Amino acid sequence: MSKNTPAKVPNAIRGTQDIFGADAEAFAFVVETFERVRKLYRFRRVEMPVFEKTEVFSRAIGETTDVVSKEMYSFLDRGDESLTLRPEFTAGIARAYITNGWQQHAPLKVATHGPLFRYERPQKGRYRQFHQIDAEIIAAAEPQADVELLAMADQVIRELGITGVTLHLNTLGDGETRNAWRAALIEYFGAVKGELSEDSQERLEKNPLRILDSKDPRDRKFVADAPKIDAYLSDEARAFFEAVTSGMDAAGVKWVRAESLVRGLDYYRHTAFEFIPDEGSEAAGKLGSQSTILGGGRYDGLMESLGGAPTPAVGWAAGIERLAMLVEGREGHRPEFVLVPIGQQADVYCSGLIATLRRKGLHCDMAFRGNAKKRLQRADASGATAVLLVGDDELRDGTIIVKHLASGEQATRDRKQIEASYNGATYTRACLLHGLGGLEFSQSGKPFEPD
RNA sequence: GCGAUCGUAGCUCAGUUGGUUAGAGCGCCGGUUUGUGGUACCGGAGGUCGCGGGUUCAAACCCCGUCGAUCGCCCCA
Repeated sequence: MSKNTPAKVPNAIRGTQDIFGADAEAFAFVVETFERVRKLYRFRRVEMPVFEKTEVFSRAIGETTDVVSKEMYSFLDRGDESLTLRPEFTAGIARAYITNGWQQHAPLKVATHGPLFRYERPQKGRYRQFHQIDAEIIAAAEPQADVELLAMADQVIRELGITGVTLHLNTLGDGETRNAWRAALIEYFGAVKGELSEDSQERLEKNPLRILDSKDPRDRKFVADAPKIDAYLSDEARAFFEAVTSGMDAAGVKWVRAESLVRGLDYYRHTAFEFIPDEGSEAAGKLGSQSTILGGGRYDGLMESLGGAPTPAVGWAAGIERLAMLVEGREGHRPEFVLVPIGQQADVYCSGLIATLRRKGLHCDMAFRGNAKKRLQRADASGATAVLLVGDDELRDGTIIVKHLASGEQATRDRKQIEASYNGATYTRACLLHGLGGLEFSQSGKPFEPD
């Protein structure tokens, strides 16, 4: 914002975000936690393209869904091919599974994270470029796969320290079940079509299942008596769902049955689930009008719609921004030591010392601007444990001044042990800090003493 | 895509019924003697009041448009 350059500053694209500070720390914390947990569950990392041929999404997700019909960022490339910025991970992963012959690794557990794009009206917790963590188990028809996948989701949320969120679980049955139930719903709601909300009259044509979770009171009075999925479940579908729920109980994951939970995308079969904040909880308040933080289900028919062999699979995705909103405020990392050189000679010396300390694995920064007072101010503002002061006197004497910031205590230390590369982080830290501000270090059970 | 609210310094906001050089707190920069932070005191920079147009002698304030954010619907992570 310079006065001499009145050139217009371009603004960010609507619905995109520049994430910084505490928000960026929370974002990183979500990703790091996910990466750690996915390794515990032995999910393999995959990296996927950010764009695909448009048909990958339109065929996999379903032409009539909102995502495909009005929310995709599609464009023609220079070869006049229609490409689309990924609105979700699953379709692209399914495509990769088929085109790369990953069948040889079946059953395959994969995890990834990154940006997704959806042309929607931005709101709190909802962006045009947003980010998800994602986990899939491909070529596993067993309910144990659903259980493992959900237990992992639960652990990620727990390790993030998020509370007040519950797993809502439902079954959509197998293909036949789903079709029979759908037909029953169309008949039931069709009989009272004129009394339904405008939205639901439209849903009757496009996606009758969605009428079940309409919030409009005109619809709600009919929803209670609508045909229930349970009445249409085949024996196999019922047994499958029971295996999943008893598995959740055994894994110690709390869940509630959500009969009207139907997911928007065409490919879901059997298990469907969402982690949703409890009504009135702190988590619900932080999310604005968004509710689902993690959602997914089983998609046994998806591979076929892309031209692959029938391949059962389950997966979920969670919004990183939404999870980050529920994570307690995260502070940036603090340095342990801030070096404050005073004088040109000291500048050079400290450039060497700080490299040595960092190679040992100590978190260090250097204050190189302003006079000594300014440098101390900056060091203090960084939240460092201690300042290492080096001036002409110290250079001459082969010493270094350590000042413990919280207590204000300081001491003069010999530089040899600190500089020596054969001394590790723990030993070096002890050499610098022992005895200052009440800090005590020990060595083989005895009080610390430098060699 | 529909309905509504809002938009003043880096941040949080004040600005009376339209009236002279638009304010505060925090933050930032500098100073209160030479190599020592956190507290205190002093000083300074920074805004064409989101942008464009209109009404008026006069607009941050009124009107229209536009962009953006937020809330509800829709949908979803």
